[in-house]
Amino acid sequence: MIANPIPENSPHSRSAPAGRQKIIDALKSLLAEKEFAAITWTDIATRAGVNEGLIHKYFGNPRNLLFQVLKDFVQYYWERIRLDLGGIDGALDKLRKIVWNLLTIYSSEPVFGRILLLEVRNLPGYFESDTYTIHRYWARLTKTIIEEGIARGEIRADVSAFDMMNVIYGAIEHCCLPAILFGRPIDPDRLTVSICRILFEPIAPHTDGPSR
Amino acid sequence: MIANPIPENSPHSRSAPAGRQKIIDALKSLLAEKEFAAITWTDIATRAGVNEGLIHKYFGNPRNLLFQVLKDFVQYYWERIRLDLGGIDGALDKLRKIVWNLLTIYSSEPVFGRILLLEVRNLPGYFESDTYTIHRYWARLTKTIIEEGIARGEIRADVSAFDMMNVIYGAIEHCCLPAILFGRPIDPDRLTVSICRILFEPIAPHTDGPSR
Amino acid sequence: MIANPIPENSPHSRSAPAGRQKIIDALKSLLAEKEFAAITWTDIATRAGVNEGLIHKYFGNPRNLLFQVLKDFVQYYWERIRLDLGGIDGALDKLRKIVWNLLTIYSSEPVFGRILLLEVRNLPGYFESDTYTIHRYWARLTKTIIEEGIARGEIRADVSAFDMMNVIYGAIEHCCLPAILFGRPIDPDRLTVSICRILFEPIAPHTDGPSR
Amino acid sequence: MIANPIPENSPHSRSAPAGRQKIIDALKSLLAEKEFAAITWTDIATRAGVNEGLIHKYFGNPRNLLFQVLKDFVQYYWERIRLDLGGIDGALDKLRKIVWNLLTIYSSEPVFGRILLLEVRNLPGYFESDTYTIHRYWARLTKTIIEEGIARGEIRADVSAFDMMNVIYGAIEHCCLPAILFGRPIDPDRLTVSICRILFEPIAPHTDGPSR
DNA sequence: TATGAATGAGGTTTCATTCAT
DNA sequence: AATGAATGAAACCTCATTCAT
Repeated sequence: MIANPIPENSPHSRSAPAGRQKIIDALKSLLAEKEFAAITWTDIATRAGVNEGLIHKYFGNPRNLLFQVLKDFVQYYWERIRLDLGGIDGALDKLRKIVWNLLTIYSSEPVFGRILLLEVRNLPGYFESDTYTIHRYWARLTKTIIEEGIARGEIRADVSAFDMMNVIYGAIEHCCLPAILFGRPIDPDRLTVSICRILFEPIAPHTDGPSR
Repeated sequence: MIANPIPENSPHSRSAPAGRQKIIDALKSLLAEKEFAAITWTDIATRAGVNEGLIHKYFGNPRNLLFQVLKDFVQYYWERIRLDLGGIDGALDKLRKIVWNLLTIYSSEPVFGRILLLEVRNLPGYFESDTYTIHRYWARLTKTIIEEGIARGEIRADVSAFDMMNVIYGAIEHCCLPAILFGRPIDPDRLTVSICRILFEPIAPHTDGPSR
Repeated sequence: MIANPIPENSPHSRSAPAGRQKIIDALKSLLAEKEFAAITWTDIATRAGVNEGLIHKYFGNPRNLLFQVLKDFVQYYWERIRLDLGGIDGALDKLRKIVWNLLTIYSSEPVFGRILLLEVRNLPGYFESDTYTIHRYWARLTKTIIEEGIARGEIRADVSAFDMMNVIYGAIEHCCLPAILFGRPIDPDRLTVSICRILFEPIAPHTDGPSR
Repeated sequence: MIANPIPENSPHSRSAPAGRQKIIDALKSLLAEKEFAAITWTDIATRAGVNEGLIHKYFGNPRNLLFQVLKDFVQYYWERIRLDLGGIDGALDKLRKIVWNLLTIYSSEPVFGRILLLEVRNLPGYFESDTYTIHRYWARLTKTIIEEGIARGEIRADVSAFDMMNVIYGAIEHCCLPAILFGRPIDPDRLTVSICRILFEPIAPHTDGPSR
């Protein structure tokens, strides 16, 4: 029996069992040191100063624990980005904002970056997890913005919104991954300009003027 | 241009012992069925009809075996792409050719695609493996082509060749990954057009004409 | 005759705490779904909507809980059978009535049948439990009936009452067990006739007439 | 991967791995001391002087090990009984022989008796095991003998062969079980006479003579 | 070159049980 | 009377690895 599946931060969750939070913190702390696949029940329990059985009780297994941690993380940023898009009008400007936001996240949270870009996709059950659901909302929102841009004549109509969304996320991820892997810093401002120039402006020089 | 990085290893690979090849084939066959992380020595030995100790003798551990298999695969296609670029002149046309080639590989070899895009990057030692070395040559070749394009005025000078290389690979990979994961087919011809339009042409409609 | 062996236990069982009864009901409900050995404290507590510690408090362990449930069950039917034998005179008719009663019980309560015929006999402590005590009274009653039958000349004197009692119960149980295990229905009326014919009448055909 | 599933005593089984036999012997020895359900991997491995992994390799788990041991046991006696029936002509005499044989087995092998009559029927997978298959052959043979007896006029035609078979086995088992459980000796000769008198002869006294 | 046999070691999982509130 | 939180302990199971032949 696993307690509290997706408790959705119940309003008065009576301070949430101490052990539960200790376990979550222990995992976060361990993830900064080694890859998830190498983390054992014993590692987590020891770090949390808690019995292994408690992990089972609250999360069933470390995978679910990870999914829970990731969900909290991703959900938080998803909200932030949605708010951040308010008041921006042009589709390209919105996309630019998304690019900058994601680069900033990966820049300031390289550990989560490594897990999200690399490790979690291998885990059985990921594509049924809440984390992936939120990821899909992200993708869908992006695609919608592109489609609106096309509808409003800001983006040429012969572009596939789906492909463009993939290109954008691929660009972001592939620009961050090596930096994350090798511990190099990411400069979100510079990278945003660079990526958007490549994606949004004509590649050829000497046109009479850039597209914006 | 860049020379073939990894020397054809085994000088006497003609006399390759039967068991060694059987082990390699067994791994390939197993990879089509389940992810590498879930494959055990016993699995491989059983499938190969060989004793487990033999894997240990020849490869030390299954990771090295995988790296060997991947190296053979990647090296083969690396050669093919290098040959394929011969006679193409424009930088953009070369890049387009690379995009098409990679899409075609992922389309026809989804199993290897899954491993290269997803699984192998998690394995300890990957970034010291021959496979990654070849991967880096690939990236460097691409970057060189971009730089040549800039030098020859085909690509605007305010673009970072490094970033552009990452954007291209990110685009390719992110367009293929979902298809590979969920077993959907990839249409290399269509995708090449779509990706290159997004990357190489102005995003805005109504310009007097596309850049090429 | 034989007196009711087990006194109605709880003097104040009217004020039986709610949790206690919920636990009992939970076990009954679970037994319909899986074998006793596979039922855990957590299962019971969850089903009862009660804390695990409460089982411990009331019953010490699930075995005692099971014994309690079985005792209630067995005691109820024991009373019914005793009443049912009233007014029947011949020993063979009494035995026939017992056979029919037991077949009827197993037919209508296959879950308890499974537990009594199969599972409970494996449990440590069963042969010291009230349930087994009642079972022995049952056996003793049966043996007494047979002995009376012998004394009254209804049953031949060279038959061991003890063995005959065992044969009767063995016959009943072995006829029911496969049905219970494989979920087939039991026809008490037909089976009573069949079993009693085999046990009470001569096996050979063509005798001048059946024995009664 | 479990080695050697039902190896059917391969002709030149190269002396069968020492460890395998040690494991089998260890289980047999332990079964004399406690019930199967209480025997752990560690118990068996320790007693056998062998690593626990070896149990997994050869049998998968202790249940399969038990089924293997039981199968060998049951198969041996099944063969003996089949041979023993040779040359006996009358159906009732054949049945009497079966009764005596089974009683003798339970008498001389009370440990196996306890397991076969009590424990094994609870184990998941038993009804798919080889042991149960052999058990069914036994039952079928018995039923066939009864049917032949009916066809040849030795057994009255209004008797259900299926029920009679069940009555016979029930009688045997229920006469042995208490003795096995409480460690009392079984007298096969006396019990055979007693059971067959009850089953085959008229229950009422004063008939002109027993049925045979 | 290749195998069968065997092992050490540790991860994973499940439970019954306790205790403060 | 009842609960939530937590634990200790052990069973189960799997693997990589070794070694004599």
